[in-house]
Amino acid sequence: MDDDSRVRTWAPVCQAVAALLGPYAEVVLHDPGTDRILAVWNPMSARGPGDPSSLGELDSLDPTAPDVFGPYEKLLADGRRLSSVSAILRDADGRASVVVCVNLDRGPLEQAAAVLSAFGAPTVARPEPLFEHDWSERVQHVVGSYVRECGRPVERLTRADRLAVLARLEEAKVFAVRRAAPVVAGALRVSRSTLYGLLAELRAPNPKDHA
Amino acid sequence: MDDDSRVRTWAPVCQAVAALLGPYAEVVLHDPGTDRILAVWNPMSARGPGDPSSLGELDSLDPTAPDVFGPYEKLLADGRRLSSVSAILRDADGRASVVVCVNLDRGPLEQAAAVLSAFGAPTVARPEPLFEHDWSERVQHVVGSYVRECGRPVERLTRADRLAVLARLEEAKVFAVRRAAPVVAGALRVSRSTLYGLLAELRAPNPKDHA
DNA sequence: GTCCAGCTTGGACATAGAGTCCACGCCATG
DNA sequence: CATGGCGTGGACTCTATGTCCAAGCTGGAC
Repeated sequence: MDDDSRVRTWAPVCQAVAALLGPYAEVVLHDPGTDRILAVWNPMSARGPGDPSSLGELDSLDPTAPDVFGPYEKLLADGRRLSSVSAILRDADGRASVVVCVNLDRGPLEQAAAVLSAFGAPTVARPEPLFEHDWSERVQHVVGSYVRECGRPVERLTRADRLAVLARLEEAKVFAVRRAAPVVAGALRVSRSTLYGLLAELRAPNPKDHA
Repeated sequence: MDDDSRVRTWAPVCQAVAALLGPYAEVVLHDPGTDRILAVWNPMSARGPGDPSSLGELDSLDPTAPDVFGPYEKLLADGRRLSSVSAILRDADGRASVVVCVNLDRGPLEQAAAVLSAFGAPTVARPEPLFEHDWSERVQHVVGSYVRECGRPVERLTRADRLAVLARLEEAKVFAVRRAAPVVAGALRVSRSTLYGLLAELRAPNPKDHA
């Protein structure tokens, strides 16, 4: 992997940054073309060269976007919070050559900060910020909005209508929650079988299932 | 003033504490009888021996009250926040002899904590209002916040810790989504079996199910 | 050191829910 | 009346859920 000329070009600076930030930061070189990892210094996860970058969201082709992103927050599987910066590195012709990403583990810093601010601190209670609403209500809402849009009651919806509603629900990842299928089927006034039929038709990338 | 026998008795420990906590803590000896200051080490305000204690609120005569108060928060005239502990020191007969009060200036500590947690911090907040876009990230967020709160890495969480995290996840209806259990178990660094064990314990209203 | 109690774990197991399949019934249209 | 498309119930498979247990591990008491 190190024989990639781009790696040879950028390795020194990556190595330097990795060395500076000690064991709490990793430096990753991505290939924006194949969307795979070229090299990693100080790896914090098990990723290595050749693994997928999973970094497709930053659009290295958009000429209006800046070349440096962040710092933004990322979450590791074990809950560690990372501060990350990404930069698009270009060759002499201005083409995106590699994407470098520096991930700094904020855990130790925040841990130290917690120790400091907890030092001699009065025992305090913690506020509760997070909550989640009823998902079935959201289903009813989606169906209801569509019915209101086309002015047809639920029982008179056409097949295409139901497909459209299903697309919205699918988009909202409704079927990732348990017991969702029967509820949706009921809300759409169709049987469970039909629901799965529609879903299959919706998810089929190829409508031409001839032979 | 130093000829007071009580001051002679307690001075060494007061001086030692004052020396340990450096310039950011003062130690005050109060006379509960006259409600006046007997001596001050490392004074942070202009108070001195003979000044009124203005500390009448802690009832050194109530035998049911504990002898050690705090840490509680106090505010100085200039706005500095103090963490304070007070202790009633008794003579051989059990009578309240003096009240010692340690006032720790939390300003520098909180300042340092702010510096640490600002290090490499994201300049822009992560967009939060995602509904179901990534529920597993929400799991990681909950776990991560807890880890940050108690300053312990995930692997070293105690059983009670995991129960607390599970309570939050349960509250957030996380287990209503499919495939949540294995993900949570992984995030908590616990086997699926243990996960269900903890959950059962959490949902059991009556832990005393003996005979 | 030993012992013990509680915790964790992997795996076996039972069951519910998810998703598939199919034969039948119900309309439309020709 | 025949036909073809669609919806339906029901049976089926398979994945995921949740329970249970025997064995291993850990930490504290002794």
